[in-house]
Amino acid sequence: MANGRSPSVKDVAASAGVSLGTVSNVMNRPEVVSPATRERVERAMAELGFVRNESARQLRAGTSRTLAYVMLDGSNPFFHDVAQGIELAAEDADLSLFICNSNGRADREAVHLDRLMQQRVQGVLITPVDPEAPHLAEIGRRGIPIVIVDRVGAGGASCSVAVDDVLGGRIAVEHLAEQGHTRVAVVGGPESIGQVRERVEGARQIWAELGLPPGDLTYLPTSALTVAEGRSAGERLAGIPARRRPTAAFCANDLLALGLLQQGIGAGLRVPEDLAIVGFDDIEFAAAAAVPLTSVRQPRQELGRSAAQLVLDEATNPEHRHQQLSFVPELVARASTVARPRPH
Amino acid sequence: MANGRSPSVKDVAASAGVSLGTVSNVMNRPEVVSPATRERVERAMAELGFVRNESARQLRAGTSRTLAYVMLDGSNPFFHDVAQGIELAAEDADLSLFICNSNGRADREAVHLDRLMQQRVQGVLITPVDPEAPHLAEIGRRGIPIVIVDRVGAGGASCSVAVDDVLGGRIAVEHLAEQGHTRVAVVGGPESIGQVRERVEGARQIWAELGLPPGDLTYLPTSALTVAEGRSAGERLAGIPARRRPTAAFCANDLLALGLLQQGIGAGLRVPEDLAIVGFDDIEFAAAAAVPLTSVRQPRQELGRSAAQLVLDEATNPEHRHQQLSFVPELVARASTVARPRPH
DNA sequence: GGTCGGCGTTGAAATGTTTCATCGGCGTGT
DNA sequence: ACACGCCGATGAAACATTTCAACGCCGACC
Repeated sequence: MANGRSPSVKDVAASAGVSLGTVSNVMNRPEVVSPATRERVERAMAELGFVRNESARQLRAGTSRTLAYVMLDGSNPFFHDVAQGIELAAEDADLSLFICNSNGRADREAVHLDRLMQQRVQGVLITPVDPEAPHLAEIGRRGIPIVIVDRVGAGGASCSVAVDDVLGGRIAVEHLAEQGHTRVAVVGGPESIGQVRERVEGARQIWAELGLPPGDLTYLPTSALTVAEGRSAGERLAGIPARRRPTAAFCANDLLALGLLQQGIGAGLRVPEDLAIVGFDDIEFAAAAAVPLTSVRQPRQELGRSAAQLVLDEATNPEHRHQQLSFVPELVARASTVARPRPH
Repeated sequence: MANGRSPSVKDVAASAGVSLGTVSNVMNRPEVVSPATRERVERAMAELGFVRNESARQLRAGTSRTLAYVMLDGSNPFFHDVAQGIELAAEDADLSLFICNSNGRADREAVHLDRLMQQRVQGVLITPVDPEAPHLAEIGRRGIPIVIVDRVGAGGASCSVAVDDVLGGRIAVEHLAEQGHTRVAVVGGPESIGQVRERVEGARQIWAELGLPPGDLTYLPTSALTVAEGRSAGERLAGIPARRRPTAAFCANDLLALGLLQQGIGAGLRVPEDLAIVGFDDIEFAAAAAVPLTSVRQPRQELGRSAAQLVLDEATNPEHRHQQLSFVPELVARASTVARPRPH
């Protein structure tokens, strides 16, 4: 039965007593083949357990049926939500999605991109380590559609989908100021990450515009956007003398915020009374924290979905124009900044 | 410059003044070609920006350079940790990893598997909706190595890697009993998920063995393993009259536990004094919860890594024997069950 | 000086699918 | 009765790579 290799179109053709062109027609344009033979062919396929060889199809067609998403940090649920959005769009277009993870390392990213080029994927979506990196431009030069996700690309040379991170930083800190905080910590890093730079920048902007003294906005740098780094930042925060210590913190993402929250509560702080916290991204775990986290929401799935649509447009529409989509972030206020009436 | 299609081996051969067989040799067995010509070919490749066409390679070679992981629930970080483990092993073997997500739906799973067969992937790792489903056996029958992850396959027909879920349920509830709890809730569902069935089963087993009355082990069914369902279970728990209400809960996974924890704290319960909670999986967010969560740890990455090794063995080793790997889960006790001395 | 062996290179075959020009047969209209 | 047109099926070419038997050349050995 199993003679080792799987049956090919030729085998099906022989078994059904037709030419192999006809078998191909049954698969690709069933309407041109008469119902009788079509059924005969289909039966033969089922009998032999025929499975179309995608490499051969792709070789001849010159184009694959896959998109790829290279994400920046697989341990951050935010990127999985983005990926989910992409997947939905890919599904609609009947494409497969290849998910890679650079883990923030440029060399891994380059390896992935190289492989994807070899696979001749239809398009690449990427949240890059560095949007200016030469291997990104390389992809575009090869004629493979590429869309930068959650960053804006270099000089409009490609499409991109992002939220306005500066604005996000502004609304976060503005919210804290509205709650009456006059000493605020900004937690985030490393500064090599563009998103971090811009969110911090937004915080500084609005702080200045509100006329608050720059010295009262404390920057606490971190070496990564992780829960552990959030905890560590919390310890540093606790080390500041009480009278100068910030009463609120804006974290560059939710993982940091969760770590900070955990450390604070563990140290006996009341949140938000002793320390108010704002995160960024609004991942699902933000709302699920024991003190639900106020966060700057990014439309995570929508980000992915529209990025996928852009890449598909570039792949199929000859008069495609590159565009930079920018979504507006939105503050979701929860208990970590807004004290609720306490049950007394 | 860009004449539309990317350069092929033939173009490189012409440019370097050698035959196309030689170019292939430069790529696949550099040692047989003389250093001089090799360098000439390599220069030509770089000049033309040659990128090997993977479909053609694959068509001729008959085998691809990719593994695939079909995960059960993309919104559960547990599976991403498993995927990470697989990715590490794949990287070592110089393979790409295709990540798919069935989202718990058998039809999506079947679609993914079909596509993967078309791609002639080297092997499939899967956490199936139903390990008995016919489309799983189909893969194996085609000669594609397949490994069941986090479940045991049907009748030893394929390799599998899992933890002993029954044992996990036992140690969780045993731990609660040791803490002096005599009324315990078991939270989880739907029962169509095998992991849930076994964890609950383990809980019941140990409860009986400890000689505790079956009526004091309350089963709270949920419709999914999500944070939201955990909250909802918390509300139902709160609705039980205080004198019969369980003082501890064992949740079938950490997402449920986090939801339950959040709901409990929001309702003013002290954890663990009023309600102790044990989760399952020990995802990173478990330790990061405001009250760090006691959980039954699965070796997440290790699960993925060894599954990948099994699939590779099946793919390359002719005398491969199917095996069912079973890891031992381990209780990680944290503050959600063990009260720490309170700062007074 | 002729033969042998080995190294480096060659060219053709093979992989499985799609596409497209072509062909055969049949019905219709004149 | 003949030509025309149409529908359905055919078979060969093309896609880019790998593999392998064969070949030419050179030095060494007898």
